[in-house]
Amino acid sequence: MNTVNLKQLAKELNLSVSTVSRALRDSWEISTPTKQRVFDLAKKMNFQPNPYASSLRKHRSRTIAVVIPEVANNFFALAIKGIETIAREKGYHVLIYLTNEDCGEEVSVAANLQSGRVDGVILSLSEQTRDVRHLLELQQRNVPLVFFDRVCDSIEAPKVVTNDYESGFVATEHLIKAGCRRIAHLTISMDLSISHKRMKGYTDGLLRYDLPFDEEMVIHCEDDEESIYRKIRALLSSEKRPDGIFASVEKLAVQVYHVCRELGLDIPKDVKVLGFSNLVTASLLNPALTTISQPAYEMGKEAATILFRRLEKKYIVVPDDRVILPARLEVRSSTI
Amino acid sequence: MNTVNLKQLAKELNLSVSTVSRALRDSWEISTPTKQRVFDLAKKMNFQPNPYASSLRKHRSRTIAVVIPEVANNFFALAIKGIETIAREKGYHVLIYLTNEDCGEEVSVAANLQSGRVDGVILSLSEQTRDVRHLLELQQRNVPLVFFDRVCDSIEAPKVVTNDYESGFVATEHLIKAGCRRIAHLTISMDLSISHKRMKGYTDGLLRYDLPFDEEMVIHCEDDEESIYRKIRALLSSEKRPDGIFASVEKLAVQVYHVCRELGLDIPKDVKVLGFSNLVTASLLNPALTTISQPAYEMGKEAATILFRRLEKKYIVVPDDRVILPARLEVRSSTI
DNA sequence: AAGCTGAACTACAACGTTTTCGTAAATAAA
DNA sequence: TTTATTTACGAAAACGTTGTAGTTCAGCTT
Repeated sequence: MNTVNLKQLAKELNLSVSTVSRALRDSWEISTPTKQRVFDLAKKMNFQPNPYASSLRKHRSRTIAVVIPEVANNFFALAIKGIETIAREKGYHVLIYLTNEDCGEEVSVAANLQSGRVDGVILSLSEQTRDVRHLLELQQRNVPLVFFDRVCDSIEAPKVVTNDYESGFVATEHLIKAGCRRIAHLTISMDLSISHKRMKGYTDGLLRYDLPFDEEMVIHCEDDEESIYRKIRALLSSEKRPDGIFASVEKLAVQVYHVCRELGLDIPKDVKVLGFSNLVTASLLNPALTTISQPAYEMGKEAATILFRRLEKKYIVVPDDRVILPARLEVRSSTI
Repeated sequence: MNTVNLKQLAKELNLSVSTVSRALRDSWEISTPTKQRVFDLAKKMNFQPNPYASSLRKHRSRTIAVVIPEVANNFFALAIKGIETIAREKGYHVLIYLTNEDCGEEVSVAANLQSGRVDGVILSLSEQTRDVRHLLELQQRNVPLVFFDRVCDSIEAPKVVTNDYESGFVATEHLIKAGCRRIAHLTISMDLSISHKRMKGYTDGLLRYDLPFDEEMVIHCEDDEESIYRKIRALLSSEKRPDGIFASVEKLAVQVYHVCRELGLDIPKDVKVLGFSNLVTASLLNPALTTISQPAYEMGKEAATILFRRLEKKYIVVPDDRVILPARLEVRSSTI
């Protein structure tokens, strides 16, 4: 592969390897004319220092890992963009690992990251993850960890989240004010803290407006697309059909649209729909979807900023600080 | 960071470092009982070999780079997913770099990748890229390169694309058969080979059905969202307004929807719309968008497969082979 | 003139693996 | 019995960079 190294530069310049190395790092120990000679030749030969030699020597890789459940999803895609932006600024490299919502894959990725390959990890839990020993082990190996969105409350680490409880409450309240009396809540894994919080916002919303909580109105959608579809279809075909739906993640809202279309249900007349979502096309849907949209890009940037602050040890980082960025309710025709 | 290494294992087991290394790699030179002892201790101490030491020694990093213009876009997100899937299978790691459609960033990424950091690169050109010297240099350094979607015809390297010419033709033909007589083509940078091909399909489609080609009906949208919006708005407000629109990329189709909504134009009555797109919500839009959808996931997988075939040198890879995966026309209400 | 200072460099070890080249002992072949 | 081969291991040299600890020599002090 690459073959121009310090030794070659040194030989060419009649200098020692150490001098060349130091010159390139602009050390004060090297005279200006020598530095210039070194710079010039390095440029001419297009010298790129071997990052692996450097990492080995310095015990720092200038590389971080981003571990997320999926990427074909606007939320995570924007978060990556935020992370990559900050990483680029700081001169770091970004490794990406997709768990596909599978805890087993998350475990194997975490095990692999114990090798010192990365200086830090930014992670969003997979839907299936219950046991978090693999993440604790990572911490024991002193690999700094920052969570975002799907955080793990039982681990002491910085977390970047949205105001999930409030958003759940606001969403429910909005549906109630729009006239809904029987609101279903579609949620993913109850092992995730964000699910709990959004759900608590939902139940508190009902409570606040004296609506009864009905167990049957909470649908857990943890499985494959097919069975999620069936569950939603069952819900919307039932006699006690809800008149409002609060979907805690984007894909569930999308499925609701598909089911309504198939059952000939009119949104918002028959059922009002609202969902957490970062769809760029939310306003173009038929009807336009009311969303709770999260500041995904900013969350990514924030998570990365916190991680780098820790890596560069410029500030003492509170080990458990939690940054809460507000999500926004965007009212559109699906709830009017 | 990580601190358990071969030396420690060796000392603990009263063996030499070389023996431990060999045992872990299951070498025939080591006796079975010794291997077992080594395996057991390695497992117990949760030994993870330092990847950088290994990379340095072996001149292979088991890491590839994916360089793409953006990620918040279903096409590229799915492609990444495909690439990551194959990379995982092969035990490779994936570095991600976003150029944000900026040629300068592409150049600086390419320069950085000359360091030997990666064993290979999968790349999709930025919209702005004209000069490709940075990629040629990468090849000169023997970094294997595979293009996908936005390929560079002037560089000899494997390419994974869709049948862009045919798709452009089919799209145009479909609009014509739907009754359009004045079809506009919205395109991005004319420096990209895919743009040319889609455009050629468009002009040949017009020719085939004896429709005149009108320069004014080709809108080049290479700038920021704001000015793209203005251009499309101008097009649709003009007296000689088209009755059909063929958008060569997703974001342009989305903008057309926004403009039509604002101008009170009815899709498909006033103007029919069709676009290259991988939107999951295409069928839920108002009206549902007719798309040419590319097999993004498969393209990612294919690009990765070709790259690994080359890296593992199992087969002699044709340096310039081109894999063409067909895109699909999905007819929906925006063109009926 | 001897000793000191500092500027500008060099030598060498280290980082953790892998690999090449040995070599001692055990076994097989002559 | 002697020689050849095999088995199972070890020593040491890489890989390319960086950090520590010198070294050299000019210029200065006393």
